[in-house]
Amino acid sequence: MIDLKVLRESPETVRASQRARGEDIEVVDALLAADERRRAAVARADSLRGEQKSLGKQVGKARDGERDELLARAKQLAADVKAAEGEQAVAEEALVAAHRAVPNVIIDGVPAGGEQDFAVREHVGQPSTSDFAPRDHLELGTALGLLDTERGAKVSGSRFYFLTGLGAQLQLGLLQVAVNQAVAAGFTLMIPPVLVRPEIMEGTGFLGEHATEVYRLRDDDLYLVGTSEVPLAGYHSDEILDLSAGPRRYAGWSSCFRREAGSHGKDVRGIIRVHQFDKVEMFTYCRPSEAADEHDRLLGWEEQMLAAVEVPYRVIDVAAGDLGTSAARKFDCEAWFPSQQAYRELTSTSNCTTFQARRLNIRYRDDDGRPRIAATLNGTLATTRWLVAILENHQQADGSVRVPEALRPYVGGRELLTP
RNA sequence: GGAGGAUUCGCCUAGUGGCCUAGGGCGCACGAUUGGAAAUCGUGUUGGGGUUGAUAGCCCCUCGCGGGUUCGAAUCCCGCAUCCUCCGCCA
Repeated sequence: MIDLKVLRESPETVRASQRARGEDIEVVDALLAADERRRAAVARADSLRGEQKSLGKQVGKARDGERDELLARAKQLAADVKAAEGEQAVAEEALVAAHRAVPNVIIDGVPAGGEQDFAVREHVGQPSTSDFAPRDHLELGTALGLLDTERGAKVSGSRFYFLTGLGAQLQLGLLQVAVNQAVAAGFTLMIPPVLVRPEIMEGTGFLGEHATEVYRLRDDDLYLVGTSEVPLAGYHSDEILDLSAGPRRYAGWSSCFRREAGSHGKDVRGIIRVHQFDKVEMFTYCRPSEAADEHDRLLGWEEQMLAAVEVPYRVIDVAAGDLGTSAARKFDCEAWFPSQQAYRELTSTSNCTTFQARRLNIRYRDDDGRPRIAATLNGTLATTRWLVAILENHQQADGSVRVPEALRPYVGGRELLTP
């Protein structure tokens, strides 16, 4: 939810953000009106309640003669209060609905437009110019005995897979490298629950436009998380944090579950787009004033991981229309996929400013001692999809795969994976 | 799955329809006292919302959450959540 004070003071900022996202501007004025209505309703109910309160006290002290008259007035007032409170409840509900309809206000500098309108910040590394036709990760991985998608489909359906033998070891190694790096950087490692309550899923903003992406357990009223961002954001919900020592950083290790509804036919080969994968995710709580710097740091840690697996990539500043509800800015690192001759997302770091924290009621105590809404950010350190980039970029002409140095300890010291 | 108990201002606790504008203790903060400290004394100490130029003042809400009864609810009634104990079931 956006800050209503910002909205009241400069509605034009919010309208400009909506324009850049290519979204409806009407919702901004609807929100302004709903805010106005709610405040009027609250003021009315408050003053009636105040009257009722003082009258109620007089009834208690009244002598018999006055009592009946006072009681009659109090009864009328009680009815008035009830009506005013009803109106207040209606106005509040309408405000929440209007509030939810407005996505986060983008940060200055975010490129306007849709998926294609990203700005490239930098390129790192060179796509290899080998003289053989690159195999794709499925062919490589299957031949090397690292993964098995056929049996994944037999057991669980399409977009499921087994990581087998050294493939499983390679993933564990990758995630372990990410964990080690995060812990060295001061993150607290967390293994979170992957089933969460509706209000937590709602609070992180995933039940809006992404609702069809989320697995839901109807019998238990729980949701399977698509990323550990969800439980990590919920971790401090309804709390007032001490952020005086700087940002609080958590690294979440979890399996992630996504329905991938509406992506039929996209990335159906291999393990690029799957229903279940593993991930190490960074999550930061900080003061809003620190959020932009923290965003750069998260990007830096992602790039450090990408350097460790030695794949070429580019960094993009994602366009406003492709940001999602909660993010005010998002940087993606896209690795080169030789089989596709294209850059594909490996990491994504979002600055959600106070948007997510406002919904989840996550605050911190400011220098003046008053509670303020915190900022939240998240970013990817490693996922199953990274195996795709590793296999494809490090493949040799004979179908073997060179193991990046950082991962060798996790595959028995092997420099090369061979059939 | 069944039975019982609990949930009050950071912590402990008092409170069975109007005197609760929620009392006391601990902790914490500030001040007094002191050469400095301990002890002691004093003051303050949940959070949200509205009004406002204001982090002043005033007003409303907040006793786990949501309803209800009543002129009036921490207190009575109903539902829910969480925690604890015991029984059963599963491992």
